[in-house]
Amino acid sequence: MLKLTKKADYGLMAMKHLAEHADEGACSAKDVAEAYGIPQEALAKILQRLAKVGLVQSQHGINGGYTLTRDPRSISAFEVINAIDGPLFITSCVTVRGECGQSNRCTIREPLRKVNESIEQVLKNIKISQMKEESETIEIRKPAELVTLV
Amino acid sequence: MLKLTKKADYGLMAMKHLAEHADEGACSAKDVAEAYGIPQEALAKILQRLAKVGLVQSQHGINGGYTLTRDPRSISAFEVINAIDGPLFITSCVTVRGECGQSNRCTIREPLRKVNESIEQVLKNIKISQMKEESETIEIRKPAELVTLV
DNA sequence: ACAACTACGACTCTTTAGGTCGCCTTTTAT
DNA sequence: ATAAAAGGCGACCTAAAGAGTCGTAGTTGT
Repeated sequence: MLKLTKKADYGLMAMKHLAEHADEGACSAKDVAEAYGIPQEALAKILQRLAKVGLVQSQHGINGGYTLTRDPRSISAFEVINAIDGPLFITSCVTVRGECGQSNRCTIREPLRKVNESIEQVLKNIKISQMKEESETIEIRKPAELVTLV
Repeated sequence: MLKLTKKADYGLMAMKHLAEHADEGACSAKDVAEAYGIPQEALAKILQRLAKVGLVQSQHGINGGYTLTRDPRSISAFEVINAIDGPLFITSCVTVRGECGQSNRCTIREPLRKVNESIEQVLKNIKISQMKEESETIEIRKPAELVTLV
């Protein structure tokens, strides 16, 4: 149903949390998990993935935890989602390794690929720093012109 | 991973097929299934859903099958997907019946809702008649302006 | 060196997408 | 009238992915 996984949700929440608490040093997975009612170990695994791709830095030991490695204004939602859920494809036809299973007769691949690109662009243009609860901070402009006939 | 279900894929393929063969009378589920290598019974169920919401009309008996009820230029990909997969939500936070399970402390709901609306608009602006294999027929315009800061 | 705390990775459980099967109803060609 | 061809509906099965849990290894402060 075209939805993000909970993991991606959690990841975005965690990234936002880290961005907001950057001046207070590292945040442990436990801290973040308790703040939002997320299962602690589940969140830890997500943060580990984010650490693996270099979006956050991990610190062992007492008072350890995670910190952002970059300015939250430069981190897009796409990066986070991609790190957690892997490359996203709107259609099951287009896979990582190439082609459509439907006897290569699938005729909707190309249009949907365009849609996919469009969605990626939307996600790439939303930065962690922009994610606030107030709806006014993000404005979607000219949606009607998004996809047009040539 | 933010992908459409195969059912939705199949549905779009079938709709496109019906649009292209509109002048030849009704197409049976079997015809369409064989044309693209889709399991026949699976496709039949999908076509039944499309018939239920009025996107296609069914005809029993010999030489029966399905026909589009409207001009393919007026049918959007969104309608088809919505009929098959139900309402789509990018985030698992936002459900049909309302609220976020994470103790209502989920802070990314609103920004993601905006993304969701944007995706819906993209899908609403793609019509069945536009779905051709050639990539030139659909142009994504100004993706960089999709989501902007206020 | 020890204890407290954290990250890390393997594993299990649950959900759901995807597909199959069977039986019924409707229509129509003969 | 009848048989064949098509849709209609529901139950069921399977397999994959999502979500969460448990145990282990690694750091750090004292």
